[in-house]
Amino acid sequence: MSSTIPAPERNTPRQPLSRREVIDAAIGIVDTQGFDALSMRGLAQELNVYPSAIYWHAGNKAQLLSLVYQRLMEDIQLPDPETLSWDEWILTSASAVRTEFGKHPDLAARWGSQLQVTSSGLEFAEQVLKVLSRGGFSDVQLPLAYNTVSAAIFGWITAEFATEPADAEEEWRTYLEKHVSESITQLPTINQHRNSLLNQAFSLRWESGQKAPLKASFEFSMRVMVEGLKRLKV
Amino acid sequence: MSSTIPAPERNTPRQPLSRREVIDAAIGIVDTQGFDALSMRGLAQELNVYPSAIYWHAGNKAQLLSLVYQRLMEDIQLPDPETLSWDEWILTSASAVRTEFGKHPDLAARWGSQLQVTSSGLEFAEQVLKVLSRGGFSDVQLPLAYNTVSAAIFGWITAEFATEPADAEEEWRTYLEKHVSESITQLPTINQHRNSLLNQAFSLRWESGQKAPLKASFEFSMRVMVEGLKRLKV
DNA sequence: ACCTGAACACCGTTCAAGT
DNA sequence: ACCTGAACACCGTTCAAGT
Repeated sequence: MSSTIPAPERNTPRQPLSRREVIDAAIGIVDTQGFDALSMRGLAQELNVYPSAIYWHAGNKAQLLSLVYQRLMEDIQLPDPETLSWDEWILTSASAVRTEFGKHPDLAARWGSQLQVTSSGLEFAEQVLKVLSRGGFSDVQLPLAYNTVSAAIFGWITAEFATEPADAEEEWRTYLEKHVSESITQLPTINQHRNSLLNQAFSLRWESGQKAPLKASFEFSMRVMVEGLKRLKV
Repeated sequence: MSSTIPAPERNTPRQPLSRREVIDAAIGIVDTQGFDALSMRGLAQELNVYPSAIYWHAGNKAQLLSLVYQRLMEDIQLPDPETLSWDEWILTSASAVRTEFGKHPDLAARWGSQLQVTSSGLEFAEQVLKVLSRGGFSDVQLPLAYNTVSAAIFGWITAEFATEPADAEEEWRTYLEKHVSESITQLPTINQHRNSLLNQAFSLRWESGQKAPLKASFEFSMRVMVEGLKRLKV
């Protein structure tokens, strides 16, 4: 009856923590509890280690976030450049990026704040530049076109998945809905198109893209970008 | 010799704090010390009050940030819709937004994370919608075109001013520069156009738009958007 | 190499109490 | 109405020390 078998302190008799485990756990926390819920201490607890163990594997919090975004970039499945025309390739790629980041809306919403030179970012750039170059953009236009494509895709996603404050209770949400509905009676154009705008247009939404996707607008926006590029290509 | 005049604890024999003062001080801290340096406690100290005084005027930190972004939106000087064609109005407005947010790059970089229905946001939307409507966009296209314009402008700015990590020392910067320069030797298209891409294209920059503006790309990007809209307008 | 254990210097937020 | 003063429950990060 005496306890001969000591209870294991951890569910798995763990082998050393890996950087990958740390990154995955961080993504998991953001996805389930929100961006603001990610803390080095909470992450350590989740992994049954002391906080300083995290620092050993992933540097500090800023570097950890950089690694997280690298991971997401790596998971994006870009289409084959050989089988598509440049404009079709861009449209397909844009959808692929949106699909991947749509799985992690709280991270997508903060993509903007990340300016980091990463290997996965460089490979994405190489791909886009190659396709545009083959598409016939001149040497002077190439950087301009590339920046346009990048900003159009990632800028859109940042905006679409921008998150409501985490502490927004149901009460607050219904208040917002009411507030918008009332304010716009003073704004004739909005009011006239209220049915097609409410909760479906920027500044007029009370839910993020996670709950109220803007798929039609996204596709229109990407087509606008591609058609504009065609027209300005020299 | 005895001190008869008590030293004032504050430089001004202050009248009550105003919400506006709090917001202005918050913007000041972000502009001078960076986004991460903004804390409710630091802000309180700057204003010579206890932290709880801030809460009285501006709610919590999330609400304070919302107020900050409202303030920036209000400061944007949009052109007169009567004197310009719809496409010129959009190009001029886009530049106005970029100019205003360029004064506060650390806030611009985090614009994306803000999803809040605000009165200044609604007014911006009304203006854009009015111009597009007069421009001849159909009822079904109006929300799509509006979302496209909004995301193109604000998404771009978020990306352009995305900030490097605050703790980036000079050493780190030169390391990045070297790292990029070396990595791209394996990436033929990037390598071929390295002179026009390095520090001037997304994912290939080691400085934010504050230090290395992307003005030419911004203007090209906005023209692409406008030309695309013209082409898809029905 | 990988992690423990503890410490330091901070945070955001709440709340009773003052004036 | 506007703020003080103090408390609570957290943070990120560092560093010596262990194995």
